[in-house]
Amino acid sequence: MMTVPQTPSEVEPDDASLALEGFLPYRLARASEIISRQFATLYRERHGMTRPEWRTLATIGQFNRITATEIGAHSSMHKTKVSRAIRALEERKWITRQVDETDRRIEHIELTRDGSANYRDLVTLARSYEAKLMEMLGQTGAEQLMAGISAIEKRFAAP
Amino acid sequence: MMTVPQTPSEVEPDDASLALEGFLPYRLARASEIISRQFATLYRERHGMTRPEWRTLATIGQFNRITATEIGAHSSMHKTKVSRAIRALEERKWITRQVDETDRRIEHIELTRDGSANYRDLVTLARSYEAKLMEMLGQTGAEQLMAGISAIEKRFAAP
DNA sequence: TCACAAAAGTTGCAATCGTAACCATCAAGG
DNA sequence: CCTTGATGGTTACGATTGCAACTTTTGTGA
Repeated sequence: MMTVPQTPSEVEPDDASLALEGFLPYRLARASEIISRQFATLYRERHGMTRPEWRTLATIGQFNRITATEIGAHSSMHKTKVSRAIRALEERKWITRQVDETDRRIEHIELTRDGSANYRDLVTLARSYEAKLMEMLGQTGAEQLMAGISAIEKRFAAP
Repeated sequence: MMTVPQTPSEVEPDDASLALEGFLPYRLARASEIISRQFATLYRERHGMTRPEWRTLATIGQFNRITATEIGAHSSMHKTKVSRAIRALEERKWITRQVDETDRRIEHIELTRDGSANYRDLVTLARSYEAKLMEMLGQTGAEQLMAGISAIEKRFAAP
């Protein structure tokens, strides 16, 4: 049987091997994976949405009127992912596009009445999940996690 | 031009919309993505390895002798991912398999001399990346991040 | 005004992934 | 034994992804 150390500093006694479970990038990826999956289960069961669709909808709802490129920048998604998510949302009739009058390369995207209602519903879902999550992590744990993430965000502005 | 808010802490003013950049699951996913990509670039450029292959190799090297199922459990990867990674490592002649004598469903996996050398090299790479990362995050930032991740690990034992 | 580079968005294609089905083997019970 | 269920590992297949190439439109400088 083997113990699973929690802090990488106390791990890796010898020099020849590395404990994966103590390796920060792995731990971070794993934690993110757990949380993302949990939350994804919620909006997938509720609305059959994918992760890119959720992010896209969240961004459109946040800005009311926005272009595809801006969505990508704001939600850290590649052009193609955004493009496909937008098409999916359009097929659900949750959004509409309007070609810009002065620059016809650009499309302005807005929520339909239907999309707006679903967006509000998803916001509620997101808030309640976040609250539950923070409660599980505890005041201290949640604050430490957010501070740690902030440190990453601060150092790595543009991925 | 587009504005991308960077400080999530002072976000979410109203109730009707949600600031994606302040939403914990999103922030966590984004942070993890940044770090994972950075580190992946290193071992991909150095050895042309994929993420599943890196994780698999790291696990084998950590335990010396291990089965595919155990690799999956220890590195949070699905059976199929492990199976494919093992095959890839075997084709590189970095590992060998030995069918268990008493239970012929099981295969024991070990590093070859070549695999062992590359493993040690990758361990060095991993350690130096982790050190650089922690330095960038600062003593406090790194500690907070690890404590936050620990909180998640503690609540969600088995994903 | 014309050629050329850059930007917005889409599409084709190859690689990766996850689910489910599958094969082989073993353990337990009748 | 012989069936049945579980386990270790692989494969088939459809879905998702990322990259590069593409179309359309705009800006710019000769």
